[in-house]
Amino acid sequence: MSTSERGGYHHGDLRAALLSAAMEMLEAGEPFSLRAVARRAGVSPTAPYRHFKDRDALESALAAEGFRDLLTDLGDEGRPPASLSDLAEFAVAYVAFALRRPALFRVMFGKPCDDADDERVKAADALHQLLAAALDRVFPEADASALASAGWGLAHGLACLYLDGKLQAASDEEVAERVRGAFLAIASVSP
Amino acid sequence: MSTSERGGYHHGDLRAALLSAAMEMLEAGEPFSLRAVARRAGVSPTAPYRHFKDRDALESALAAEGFRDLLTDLGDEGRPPASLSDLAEFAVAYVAFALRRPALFRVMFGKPCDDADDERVKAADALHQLLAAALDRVFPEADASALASAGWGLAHGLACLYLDGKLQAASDEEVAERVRGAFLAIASVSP
DNA sequence: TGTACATCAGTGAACGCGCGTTCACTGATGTAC
DNA sequence: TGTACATCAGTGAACGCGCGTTCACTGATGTAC
Repeated sequence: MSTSERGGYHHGDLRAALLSAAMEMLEAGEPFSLRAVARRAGVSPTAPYRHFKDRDALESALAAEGFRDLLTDLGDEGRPPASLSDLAEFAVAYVAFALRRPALFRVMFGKPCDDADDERVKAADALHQLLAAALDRVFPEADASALASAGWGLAHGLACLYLDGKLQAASDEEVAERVRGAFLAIASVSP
Repeated sequence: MSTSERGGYHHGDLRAALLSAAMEMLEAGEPFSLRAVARRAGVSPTAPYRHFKDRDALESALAAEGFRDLLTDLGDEGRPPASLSDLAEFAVAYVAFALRRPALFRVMFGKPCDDADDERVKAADALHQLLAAALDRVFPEADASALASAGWGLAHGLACLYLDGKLQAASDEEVAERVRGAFLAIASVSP
């Protein structure tokens, strides 16, 4: 989409267009760069600088969007989880998200986010709180914080290991089955 | 170290020198590239091609070395783990490794390894088996495979989350304490 | 309602960078006779 | 023991690449009077 095809010098909502172009590229597994995103949005290489301070800012916005999407995915599961197996479905959904949108998942988690003001940090915090609330509801008597870390860690670890091919499964269904299995196996052993 | 400083045209054991140069760079947090590694080893940019097919081959060798080191770290823990809290120490050691050598950890896990012949794949398998054996020893009656995935997933997930700043702690000791806590919290809840 | 002007949101050329990889080469080493 | 020669392990110049970012710019838009 060049200037003339677009029908005007001004774009309208380039910020959103850049974000969705970038998201499409991540989803298509294409390498991500400011220039490539601009190219895809049909705009000069420097146009994005009107909307994002630098490459990192775009990436950060993308990650934040990813966190919101992930949160939605988890929220759509059986509403307030009431049992251990409801929690297992959280893990299943989490891993499914990672496998469905691997490049986005890497952008969300692949690098330290030290910026305290980062939109991304807030989104990640929201995720953590959702998990903590869920675990607290199911196991009110336990140490919610430790348990939330454990649950998140488990889901996240499995996601990474499947994503990176360290654990393998033939299909998405099999992955789901194994994630469930891993989650429930823990509960079956008691000290 | 240039040719003259080295005292000869031939290096002696350039392969090993490249690997250790690369490892030092990873540990120092410097960006990793074939050229940079060659530079650090005091050798021309093309010399590495005598020993590694391409950049990926070097990276793969590095990752394999990392897996062996990690295995050693875990092996040095309380020998054959006999209890749940021994297993928790595995997780603690795993996360400590990741935090101590973050760039190496990323090389080991950051990308899919699909090459079946890869040295790296073998090393990762060895790790998986160590974990499975350990879990089987402690919980002989359980589904060892599912449990091993769970244990690995949990340790790995916590490692990633701390590494990427999604979970935070003030010091290495606090990280260890929280990892232990997460691991043991799970065991304290029974369905 | 028309016009002057400030501001906004793009352009496009150019910069310097480090990268992976190729190529033809040459100095050093080892081996067969 | 000496010498001819093959092979090995380096060199260094060069390639093309895409990147992030800067700069001075210009076309479009909106607002005040």
